[in-house]
Parts: sequence; C-alpha cells; structure tokens
Amino acid sequence: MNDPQDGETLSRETAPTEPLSAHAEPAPGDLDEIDRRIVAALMNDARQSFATIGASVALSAPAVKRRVDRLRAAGIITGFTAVVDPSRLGWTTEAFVELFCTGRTNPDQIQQAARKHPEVTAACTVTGEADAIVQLRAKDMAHLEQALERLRAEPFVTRTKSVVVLSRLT
Amino acid sequence: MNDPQDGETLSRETAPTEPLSAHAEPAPGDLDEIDRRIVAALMNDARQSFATIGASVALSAPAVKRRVDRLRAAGIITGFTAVVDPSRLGWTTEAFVELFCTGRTNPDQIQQAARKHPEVTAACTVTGEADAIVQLRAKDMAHLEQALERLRAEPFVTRTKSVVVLSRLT
DNA sequence: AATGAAAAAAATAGGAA
DNA sequence: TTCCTATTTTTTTCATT
Repeated sequence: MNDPQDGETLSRETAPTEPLSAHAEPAPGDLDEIDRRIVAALMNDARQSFATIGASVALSAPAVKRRVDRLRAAGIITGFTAVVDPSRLGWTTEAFVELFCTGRTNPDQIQQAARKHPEVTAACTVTGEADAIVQLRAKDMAHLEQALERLRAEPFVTRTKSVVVLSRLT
Repeated sequence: MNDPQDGETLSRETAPTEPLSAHAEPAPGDLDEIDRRIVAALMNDARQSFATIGASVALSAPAVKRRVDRLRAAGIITGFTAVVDPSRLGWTTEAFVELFCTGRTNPDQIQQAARKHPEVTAACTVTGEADAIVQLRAKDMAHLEQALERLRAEPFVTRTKSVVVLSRLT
C-alpha cells in the first residue's frame, strides 16, 4: 500500500532506515511471542481446548493453561465473552452521541453516568468540541430516544449531538 | 444422521430444488427468557461450564449445551473471544473519524475502503452531516496519522473530521 | 522458572427414556 | 426436557531440564 504522498513540497530527504509499515514489536509488558500467539488463538476462539492451542504453539496443555492463568492475573486478558449478533437480539438501533458537559465535569462523573444506562455500549472522553462520545444501542428508535432523554437528564450534561447509525459496514 | 429440526416434516412431496441449508430465519426474535439469560451468562464469561450456566437458569448441563448449539447454529452467537486490554498489546491510540463523501458514494464503496485499512475497527453510515463514521485504532499518534492519511486518499472522501479518544471510560 | 507426563477431577457429547 | 455414560478436557501433582 504505497501511496504517493507528495503533497508537501518540502523535499527533505527521507530517512532510508525508516520502514513505513514497521511492525515493530517492542514487546510491551513482558509478553513473549508464544504469549501473543496464545492470546491471538483465544481471541479467535475462546472456547477451544488448551490442548488445541498447545498444538499450534508447540506446548503442552498444562503449559498453555499456566500461561493463560498468568495472562489473566496480569490483566492482559480481562475475560472471555460470547460474540453476539446484536441485530438478532433485537437491539438494532444505534447512535453516536456527543456529550457537551458543564465546566468542571470530570471523567469519573461521565463514567458513572455511562454505567447507569444499559444502552451505553461504549463511552470515552475525546478531543474537539465535545467532551465525550458515547455509543448507544437500543431496541428501536423509541427506546433510543428514551435512553437519550435519560442521558440528557444527567446534571452535568449541557447539550448533546447525536447521529443515528444507518447501517453497519463492518 | 441426526437432524435436530425435523419435528414438523409434512409428508408433502419433497421439493428437490429446496436448498437444504435454507437459512430461513424463521423467528429472529424467538429467543425465550432462558436463551437470553444463557447469552448474557456467556457474554459475561465465555469459558464457564454449561453446568454452571445451567445452575443459574435452572437447567441441566446438556440442555444448556443444546441451547448454545442452537444459538450458534442460528447465528445469534457468532463466536467466543478473549477480551484483551488493548493498552497492553500496543494499539492504544483511538479516534472517531467522520467521513464526508462525494455526491453519489454508496455504502459499498465505503465498506470496501474500510476493509482495506487494518486500523479501521468499525465503520457505519450515519444520519447528519457526515456520511459515515469510522473508528480507528493505532499503535500511536504517528501510526494514527498515517492511517488517516490513507483514508483521506480514498477518491470518494472529500473531507474528514476527527476526534481523538483521550480515555476510554468503559 | 518453566516444562512435560501422568493421574485425578470435571466437563462435554450423544443416546435413551 | 432429564438422566446416564463414554469420551474428552481441565487441573493438580510430580519429576525433569
């Protein structure tokens, strides 16, 4: 994917040692290559047996189990979950909501509020005009509206700006 | 050999042209309360045993297993995955990017473009001024910028507006 | 410290009622 | 659906490098 990016006229010589798509693995934390492959395998299928994983990383089942235990204890793997097709569960209406908050709202307040509403599937503070973006998922538009009203009722929320998801592409 | 769903085989002459695996979603929302609780339990911990789940929904382990099998076959549960703390794996920089597109860009084009870039973790078309929102996740700010540049180079993209995630609250 | 092998305990996968 | 059972997997224990 080498895209000609010549927009800049500054013809500073490019550093020849800099690989563009450097997959530099500085090994954050203390995961080795086997740990990474175990994590990848579990992300792919969290219910496969340790023996199966072991076969793909050339380790015995107990050895894999110990590493998984260690990864969980270290907080690298935080849990295992079922991947559900939300549309099949009926909560098919989605929205992104920008939250504008009062002057000295802190992230903890937003977080606490987010946890109160089950329709909130994600929340984060952001750069830009808004203070936070939350993702909502609801059964239908009426449900979404109701959830949004509840959010707007939070004392620190001064204004919201929503966009509704028309279709999910990924 | 074992056809689980033959309960109502009317002895009407079999239609030879009938696709066997007609994924006829006959009842997209026909999960009963127990199914929902099983799904919730698995979302909470995908590696707990069927017996444990059974204890919480007052069902035997084999009964739970059959329901899970059915939920998977129906495409409601699409898989099981490990939940990983992304910051421990390196891709810690996130952004929401609004995409403004040329006049008659269709969703398929956006979808194809989204698939080309590994940094895109989600993409959807939305109401409002922008045509789509994509979520990016990258190793660091430089990586994010590079991914954004690649996105902006798509021929149908006229303009983008990004906000960077400061911290994830959920 | 980390691994593999073996044994014990637990879970799973089907079958029958 | 539950019950039952053979098979597989998990988990502990122990010996090895």
